[in-house]
Amino acid sequence: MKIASWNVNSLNVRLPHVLQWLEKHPVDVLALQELKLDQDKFPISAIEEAGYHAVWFGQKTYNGVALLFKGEATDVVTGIPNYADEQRRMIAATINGVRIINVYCVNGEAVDSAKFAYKREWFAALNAFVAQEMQQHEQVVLLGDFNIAPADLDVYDAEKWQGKILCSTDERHWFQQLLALGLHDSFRSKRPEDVQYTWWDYRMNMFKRKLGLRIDHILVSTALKETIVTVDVDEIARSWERPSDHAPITLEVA
DNA sequence: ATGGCTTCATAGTGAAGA
Repeated sequence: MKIASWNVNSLNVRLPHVLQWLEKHPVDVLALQELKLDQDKFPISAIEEAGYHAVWFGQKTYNGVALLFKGEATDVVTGIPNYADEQRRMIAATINGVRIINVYCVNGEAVDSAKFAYKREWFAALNAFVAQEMQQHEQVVLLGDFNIAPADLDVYDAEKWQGKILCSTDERHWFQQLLALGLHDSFRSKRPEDVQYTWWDYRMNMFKRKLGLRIDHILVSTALKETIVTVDVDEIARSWERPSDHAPITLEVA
């Protein structure tokens, strides 16, 4: 089974990219973040023509998440339960017996900002939800854009980013708290030493200069960790014309 | 450089992303 995640930074702009990518990478599940389109504007026809079903939680201008899949999705949850959130950042479903939780985590802007307080509160709510899900499901995948680089190895210039948004001690602690629920960073557990980024700033030719951050992740429960075959970031999609600033990441489990 | 680039939005000395 292949499960992928991609922050597309507007599905309106990136639909051709998504369709082209799926043609080359016919994964079983593709989790999308930052749709930036309203619930009734989701391009379901084009996605069905490509051979996929979908569930989505869309929002005008910002946020928005979706799951594209070949099988069947049950027990769909949109938005973190018991957490009032104006921003649509989470969709979960059970697909092929695997509980898939797709998240577009809060950016946070700067560590002293009001948005950082929202990020803190949002991660606490996510943690409580995932803890519940872990009790009900053996095979759990928590994936998406976490907006956290877990370690200095995941940052092109750790000294410059030290304590900054995406790299602060608080954020890394929230990431560890998710792992403490019994999840594993699939990329890092499979490739402990590799320098591999998933996001490169549009500005200053950061992609061409190979200067990025690893902030998109696929976390898996212990039962799934044992069956990991590969974890790959597709930098080719980042090199396409008018690309998203994030690259897709794909997990294959036996 | 509180920058850069890209998106969506509006027509802003823009807002937000990461």
